[in-house]
Amino acid sequence: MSQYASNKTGEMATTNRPPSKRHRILDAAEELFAIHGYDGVTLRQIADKAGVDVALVSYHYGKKRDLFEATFFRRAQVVNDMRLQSLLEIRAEMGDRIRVEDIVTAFLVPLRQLQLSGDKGWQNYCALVAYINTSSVWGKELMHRNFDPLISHYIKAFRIALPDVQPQRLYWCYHYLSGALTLTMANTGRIDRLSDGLCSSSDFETAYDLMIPFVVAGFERICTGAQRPL
Amino acid sequence: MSQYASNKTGEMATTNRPPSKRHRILDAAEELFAIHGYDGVTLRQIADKAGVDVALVSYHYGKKRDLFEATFFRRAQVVNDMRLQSLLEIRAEMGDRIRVEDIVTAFLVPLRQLQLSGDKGWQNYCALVAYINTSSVWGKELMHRNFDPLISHYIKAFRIALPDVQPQRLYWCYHYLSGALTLTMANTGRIDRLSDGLCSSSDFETAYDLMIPFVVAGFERICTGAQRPL
DNA sequence: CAACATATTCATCATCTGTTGAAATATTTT
DNA sequence: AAAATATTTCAACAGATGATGAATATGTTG
Repeated sequence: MSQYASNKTGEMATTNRPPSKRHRILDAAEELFAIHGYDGVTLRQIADKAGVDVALVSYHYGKKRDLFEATFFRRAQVVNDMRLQSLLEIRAEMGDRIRVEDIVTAFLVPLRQLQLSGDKGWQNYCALVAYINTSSVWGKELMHRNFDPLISHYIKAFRIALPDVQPQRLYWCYHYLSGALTLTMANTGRIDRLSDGLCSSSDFETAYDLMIPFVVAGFERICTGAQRPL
Repeated sequence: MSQYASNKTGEMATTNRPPSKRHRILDAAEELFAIHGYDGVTLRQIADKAGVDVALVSYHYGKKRDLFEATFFRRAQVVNDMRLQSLLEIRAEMGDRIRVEDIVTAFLVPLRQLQLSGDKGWQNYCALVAYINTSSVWGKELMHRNFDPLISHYIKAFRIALPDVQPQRLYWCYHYLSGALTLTMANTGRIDRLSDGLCSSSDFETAYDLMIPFVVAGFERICTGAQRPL
C-alpha cells in the first residue's frame, strides 16, 4: 500500500513518459484548488479531471486536506531554492554593498521566470499560493511552514541594505510587496476589466518589470532617512 | 411574500432596536463568507449563527448566490460614497494642483477610518472584499459592478496629477496599490507570524499610515520622469 | 373582529459529500 | 511461474447540502 507518502522526486515529473495517474491527480487538484479554493472543489471533480476513479485519490493522498497540502508543498521547494540561489548570487556579487533593488529583484525574478515559462502548472500553482496567502483559514499556518524560513533570509539582507531601519517598517514594506505580488499571481483578470483591455493580467513581463521599481521606491521612502518612532 | 427585494435602507441598521432576523442573517453571512469563502459556508451554519431557521434564509434572500452578493452589495455604496466625497473635497481644495499623495490618501482614508472604528461588521466586510478581489470566480464581475465606476474617477484624478503618464503604467500602479490594500484588508494574521509578534495584522493605524507613503513613492517612481515605452 | 400580507417554522426531497472495505487487476520480487 | 506487493476499480455508507411547499404564527389594515 502507498500510505500516501510523498515520493522521492517530490512529485515533480522527471521523465517524459505519460504522467502517472498519481501525478495527474495532483495536477488536476492544483488547477481546481487554484481556481475554486479548497471548499469549492470536490474529490469527484478532481478525479474526473484526472480521468481516474474517486477512490484512487484517497488511496494516494489520504484525506482531502492532505491532498490540498500536497499540492501546495510540491512546488514550494522549487521556488525556495530558486530564490535562495538568486539571493546568494547577488550577495556574493555585492557583499555588504547590496542594494534594496538587488534584493527585491532577486526575490521576484524567479516567479517572473516561472510565470513567463508558459507552463500551465506553474500558472495554477501561483494562483494557488495567492489563494492560500489571502485565506484566513490556511494563510497563517501553511505560508509560515513553507516560506517564512526563506523570507527570513531576505529580511536579513534588507537589514544590511538598510542599516538603520526600524524592523517594524521592514516587515510592513514586505507586507505591501507581498500584497502586490499576491494579486499579480492571482491573475484574476481584474486589471483587464478595469483598464478596458489596455492592460492584461497575464502580461507578467510588464507586471513584474513595473512591480520591482514600484516596491523599491516604497522601501526606500519608508525605510531610509529620518524615521520618527511608530 | 418578500421576494428578497433589497429594502430601502440598503440593509443597514438604522435604529437601535434589536436587529431583525433578516438583518442578523446578513450579518452572520458576512462574517462566515469573509472567513471561509462562498463554498466554505453552508446555509445551515449561517442560520445557526443568526439563530434562525434554515428556510428563513432562502425566504429572505433566495438562492445562496443571491445572499452572497447581497452581503457584498450592502456596504459597497457606503465605501463608494465616502471615497467619492473625500476625492471631491481634495479636488475642491487643490484644483489642478492636486498631488498623487492627495489622491492616494483620499482613496485609503475612508477604509482606514472604517477599520479603526472597531465595528466588527466592517472588519468582516473588508475581509470579504479581499476574498472577492482575489477570487478568479467572483473577482472580475463583482468588483467591476461595484467599484469600477468610482475607481475611474480616481484614475482621472491621477491623470491630472501626472499629466504625462502612460495610462498602462497608471493602471499597473493602481494594481499594486490594490494588492497591498487587499492583503491588509484580508487581515489574515500573516505578518504577526512572520515578524514573530513584532507587527500585528490588526494594527490598521500603522498599516495604512505606512501604506500611503509606500504607494505614493511607487506611483512617483513609475509615473513621472522619462518613461521609456512599454 | 375580520382580512390580508408578511414572517417564521417544520418536514421533506433528491442530490452530492468524503471516506472506506472488499474485490479485481497490474506490477514487481522471489 | 508463483508469491507478494502495489495499484485501480466497484459498490456502498452515513451524513450533509441547497432548495421548496405546506403549515403556523405574527403583524397590519379595513
